[in-house]
Amino acid sequence: MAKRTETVGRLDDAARAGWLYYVAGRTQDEIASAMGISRQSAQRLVSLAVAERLIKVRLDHPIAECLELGEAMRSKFGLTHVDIVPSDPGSSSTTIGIAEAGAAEIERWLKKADPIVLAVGTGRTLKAAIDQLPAMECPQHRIMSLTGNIGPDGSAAYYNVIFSMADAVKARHYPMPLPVLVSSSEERDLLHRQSLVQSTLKLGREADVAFVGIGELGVDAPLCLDGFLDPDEMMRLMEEGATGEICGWMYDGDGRLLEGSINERVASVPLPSRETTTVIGLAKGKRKYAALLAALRGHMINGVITDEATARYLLAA
Amino acid sequence: MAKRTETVGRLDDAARAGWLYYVAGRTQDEIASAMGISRQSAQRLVSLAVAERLIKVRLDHPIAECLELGEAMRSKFGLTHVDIVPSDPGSSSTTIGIAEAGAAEIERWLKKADPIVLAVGTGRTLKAAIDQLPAMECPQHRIMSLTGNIGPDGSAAYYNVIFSMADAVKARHYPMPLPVLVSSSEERDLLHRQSLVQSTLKLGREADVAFVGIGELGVDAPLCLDGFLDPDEMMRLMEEGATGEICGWMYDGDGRLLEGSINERVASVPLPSRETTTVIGLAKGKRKYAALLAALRGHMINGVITDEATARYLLAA
DNA sequence: TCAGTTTGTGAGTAATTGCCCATGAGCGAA
DNA sequence: TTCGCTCATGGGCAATTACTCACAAACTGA
Repeated sequence: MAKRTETVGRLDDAARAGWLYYVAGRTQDEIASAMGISRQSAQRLVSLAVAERLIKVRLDHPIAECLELGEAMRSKFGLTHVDIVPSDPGSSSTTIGIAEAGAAEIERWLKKADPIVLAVGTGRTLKAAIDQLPAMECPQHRIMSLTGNIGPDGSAAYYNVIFSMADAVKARHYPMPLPVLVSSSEERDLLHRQSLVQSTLKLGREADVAFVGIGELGVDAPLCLDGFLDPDEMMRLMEEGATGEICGWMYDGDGRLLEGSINERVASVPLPSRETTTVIGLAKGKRKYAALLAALRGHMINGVITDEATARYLLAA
Repeated sequence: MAKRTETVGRLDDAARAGWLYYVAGRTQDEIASAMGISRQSAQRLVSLAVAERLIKVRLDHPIAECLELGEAMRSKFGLTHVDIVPSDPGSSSTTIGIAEAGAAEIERWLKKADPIVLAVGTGRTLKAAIDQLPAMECPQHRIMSLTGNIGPDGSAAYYNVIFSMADAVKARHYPMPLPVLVSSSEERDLLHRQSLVQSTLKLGREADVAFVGIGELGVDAPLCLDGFLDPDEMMRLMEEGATGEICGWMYDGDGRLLEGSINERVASVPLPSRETTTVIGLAKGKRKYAALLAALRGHMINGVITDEATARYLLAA
């Protein structure tokens, strides 16, 4: 307990130091003497505040180029929502930028006064976005997971998107106590008949907005790395034309769901209708190009958050 | 024209550099080579982005102490809205912190989907807050000025709060084409009978929220510095018990409007009812202590944005 | 209680950033 | 055209910040 109190006190100090540094614009030396600590400690508190995401930075300027690319994307693919962030040529991160932009968009939806149903998929990109969310109280909304959050080994949670979200956002949460892939369509149907799952499935059809990651395929794709699919099966699917995956649902190069056995074993909630729901895909980077392009062509998503370089590729394709 | 295009391009570059620096976390050296400019130019772009307020920093952590003080303020003075920001002991600025917090609160109101009427007073503090607002489009709202924006010399605008706001926020604006103080109550009544002023007065009664500065009195008070009152008159008023001023309305140490001639010459819109409107006062610092305390005691305001040190004083009083 | 581990601290140092200055390009007026 | 003005540029240097290391305090699990 003492430990916990201390930790909170420390974060409090970090927040105070971060405030003095970023908002009040003081130097770390000044902060140190104001707070009665050494310069080094002040520096640590400031960087702790950044590391703990106490300090949020946002850019309030419509970069002309990003707007243009966004407009072009909107008309080419018939999108409802587009957000293009600047590219960072030197970075290999697949989430930087779109995580922040995704969080900002999620926040915008959650700030609405009228109750909404917000659906989330899973994956590294979405997790990174959720991690950027500030603490919020939104008892009026409901948040549901489109995909199961049980790992292939049956144990831990697989990219714990919905639970991370529950930490940050106080609202009713509806997880999916299932794996992404099960062994047969019969097993899936059995699991889906559970009343708990039934209500989540129903909620999925009512979603106002959904945020999903775009999964690329390949032997080093998330589904393989996380052990849901073995490399052999992955290769077979790719030979059958599989190009990408959203919430586990496999689709081909034209964004049509694969008609093989694989999708019958996907235990996720069906993607909400793009007629009634804004389904926003988050993805950037070369490895996602093909999967994202196919998803856009097939209108599996009607919103996208990506970066300049990816947008250029998609427009040229 | 070429100049203007160039300026826009420069801001665009500044935004990009600022993004790379603050969001992507690159060094200015890296930004320089990525953008093909010298390190110094990169530094200039980053600081330009800050100077032009393209970069917004916010602190997302409830500092325990500020929350406690806020709760105590709320119950002691029966307030609807309280926001306490950390104090910066070394700074003499009377706006730092509360300007940012005020802007955030104004933004929250303006983000509402349902149409509201937002009223603003005037003064240095409020101006600093408005300057922190991002560009917004809110055609559903109406924004009105509670005080005249004509200087005592009849010419330029006096702390151009409503016009600065119009620059940032696209909504219908209703200024008050009057001075704060006129020479007699007859003149005021005459001016108030103009139809333009009439509609603004009416709007004032409908305001959902009002943001006002708290004016202290004294020979170096804003009203004197800006030439509305000469020092002699100010001294006389203070002898009569005047303690503070909101939108020009003078009140005594218990927060009751002065019954002398002075308030009959104030051409401002009457303060909206605290029964139906959230009237938020922004002020901090020793010089404002007495005026703020009186305003709170008399329930002239039912919301406050201030800093820790001021809150401590108010609670101890 | 005690060894092992984690966590915070201060010192020193390398890296990064902020600022001043001299220079030169661009532009409008004479 | 030329002068004068403004403003962006890059260099250099001082200030500021980030990182590494060694050590001490607190905590954990026998």
